[in-house]
Amino acid sequence: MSPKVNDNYKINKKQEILKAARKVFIKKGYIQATMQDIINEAGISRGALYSYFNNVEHVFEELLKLDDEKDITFIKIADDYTSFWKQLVDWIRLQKHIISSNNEFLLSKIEFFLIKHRESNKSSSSYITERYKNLITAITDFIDKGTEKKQFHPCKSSEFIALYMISFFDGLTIDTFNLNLELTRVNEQIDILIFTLENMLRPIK
Amino acid sequence: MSPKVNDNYKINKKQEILKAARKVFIKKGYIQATMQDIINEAGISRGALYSYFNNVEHVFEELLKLDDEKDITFIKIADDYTSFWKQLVDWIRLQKHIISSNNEFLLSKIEFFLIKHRESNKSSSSYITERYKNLITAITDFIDKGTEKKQFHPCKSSEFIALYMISFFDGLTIDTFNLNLELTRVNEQIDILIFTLENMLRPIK
DNA sequence: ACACAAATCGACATTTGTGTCGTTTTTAAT
DNA sequence: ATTAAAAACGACACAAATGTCGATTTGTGT
Repeated sequence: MSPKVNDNYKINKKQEILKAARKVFIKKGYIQATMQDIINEAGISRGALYSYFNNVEHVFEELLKLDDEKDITFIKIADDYTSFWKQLVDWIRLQKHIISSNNEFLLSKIEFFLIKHRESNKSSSSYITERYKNLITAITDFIDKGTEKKQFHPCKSSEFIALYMISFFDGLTIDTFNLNLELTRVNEQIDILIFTLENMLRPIK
Repeated sequence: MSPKVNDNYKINKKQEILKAARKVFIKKGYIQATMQDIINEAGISRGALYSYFNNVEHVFEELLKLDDEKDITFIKIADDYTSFWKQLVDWIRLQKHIISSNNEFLLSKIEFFLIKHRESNKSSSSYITERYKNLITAITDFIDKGTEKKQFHPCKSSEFIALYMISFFDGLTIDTFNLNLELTRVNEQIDILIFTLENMLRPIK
């Protein structure tokens, strides 16, 4: 007559399920993935899964949260660097790596945003919008700080440069996927992005 | 005892159905759209619809073909212009208009490509890939011709500049949709694209 | 006006996935 | 060992959409 399992049991189980779910999303994408798939992949019963998550959307959002935490971690590391330009280039190369390696989950995210946005009938600031805004703010702040420290001399507004970067990355992600671009093409396009950023930010060398 | 309707009857009817289908895709997106939706929107019966199209995918592909014909129009206009730079800028501004206007249909295309690509298990040159290649070729050829006529002095390969442009547009399309960007933001980002292209192509003035 | 094939209709059987819920198993405290 | 709640199980009823097919309507040549 007492709680049955120890405290972390459910937490661990949840992580296991999420791990399996991620595999499913990578394999089938967000739209095609079903609860049944997750049940099979995780090797649990229908009832068990539903006691942790209400539906596919719920599962996916939990995975999103995990990834968001990683992003926040990156931003914290940011303060350590001395050269802003070098740091920016490093970050871009990191994105390149994400795009050209395990990018199939990124695609699921795009699917998810597409669907969710249409559902939330043009309504105001949704979860998705908030996520975007956070990223925009992070990049904008970074550029502003670099400018303040006289390391950048931008000829365009920092916010628009941030938006421009994000657009480019989103597009590159989709096109890389659709075209099955070899790594070299991604590399070259990233080089072009860096070239254009150098023209806009005019960093000290 | 002879064919019942005149020759254009079926052609017209097909157009009507496609018109209704387009509305459905704009409203619900490719993934959420069903044959039932098209039946309702077109005000016809299940049997009638199926006598023209086998499934949603089929309907969508027919719509794509219509749009492709419009794209070809752009390429033909090309020869008339004298200033290559001006022509390029004009074309870009046209894309801006497409992105920021009520063209939710573009989003359906992105959904469609996402799904289709995953289905065609990394297989070789699909219809989608062909479409992309055509666009890349068109832009690349244009830049090369401009370079040949000494109107451009590019510092990056024309092919990569083309890929870069396409990535940017695809990303801007998605982000504009997801963020409900006001027109001004799109304008500013397009300006940045033009700025960066000027740096890369170095056109005569 | 008749005949007949083409065009349209819509009921139906199927498929696929959902979320629920009564049953069974597991676990830890007594 | 016993017990009782927590956790896992999986059968089931339901929903939504699909593609088919026999029945019905429509329109044109004779």
